[in-house]
Amino acid sequence: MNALLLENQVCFAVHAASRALDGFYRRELAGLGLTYPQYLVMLVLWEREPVTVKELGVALRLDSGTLSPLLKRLEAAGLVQRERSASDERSVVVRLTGAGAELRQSASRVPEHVLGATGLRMSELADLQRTLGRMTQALTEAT
Amino acid sequence: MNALLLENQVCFAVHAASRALDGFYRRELAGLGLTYPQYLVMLVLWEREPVTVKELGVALRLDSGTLSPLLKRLEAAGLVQRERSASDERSVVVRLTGAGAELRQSASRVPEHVLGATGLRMSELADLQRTLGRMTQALTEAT
DNA sequence: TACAACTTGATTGTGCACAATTTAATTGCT
DNA sequence: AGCAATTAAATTGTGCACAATCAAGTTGTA
Repeated sequence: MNALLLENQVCFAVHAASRALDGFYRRELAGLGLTYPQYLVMLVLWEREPVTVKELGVALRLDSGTLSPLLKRLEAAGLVQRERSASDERSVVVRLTGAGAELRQSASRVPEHVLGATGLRMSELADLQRTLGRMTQALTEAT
Repeated sequence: MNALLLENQVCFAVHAASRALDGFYRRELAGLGLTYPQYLVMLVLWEREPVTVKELGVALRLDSGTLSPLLKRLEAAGLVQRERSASDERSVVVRLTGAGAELRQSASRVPEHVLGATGLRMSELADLQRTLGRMTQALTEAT
């Protein structure tokens, strides 16, 4: 009984936290014209580029049903460029445009803002990340 | 540097955990014909009923743009019934149908399955819940 | 009482997420 | 070499989430 209530509270807490985070990023990134998932894609690109859609999917654990339209929107916004790989015509390679690369500067303040807005200490954040990581792993492997 | 990387890791961890949880619930609830958000609504109804759309929104922190179509789907599935309140015609009251009430039995095993699948100890879950709750609160209040 | 302000819910539009299917290209096997 | 199996993306369909807007009902107040 206690356990069952707790289950619902924990699951709801994860769900609610995810939405609250999403909402904060929405306000934070509005000026850049990015959504949170788009920001995640840009983070990967700012780190290593070019990158295939497949690689983006592995890094962010998203499939092409999510990435294809998202990348189309980033392309329409002039931030990335897509082209089929010359060496393997099945793959699509994603590159930053000049504007996409420049956006990195404007985005550089975002992490500290978010970090501050969580109201958590560094040690708590590290703990949180570790626990959530284990849970995600376990849930993914569970039948 | 370290902090900024941690920000992205923590935020991604929350996001990924939420999706992993959602995926597990999807498999777990498929037999009942419910999605996770629909299950949350049913939990509220199984606990106290009837309930207005407004009250559901406060409990789950969802607005009518999300709840209206969701409740329509639950109604189409024959699990709930909606009608305008007699005392205040602005409100819509949601009730369980017989089938909706009976579904509670079939759903009673879900919490323990999920709890087991997280792979976390009770104390860790309690911790997790507390930390996420504080973070959600802080993010909601942040500008 | 009459009207303005507010409340409740529905609608519209945008975007994320995922399952299932489709198409095209590549690889492996005989 | 030729064909089956595999792989990469895109597409289609369903559902959640939220912002913005709208319609209808209620409340407060002049």
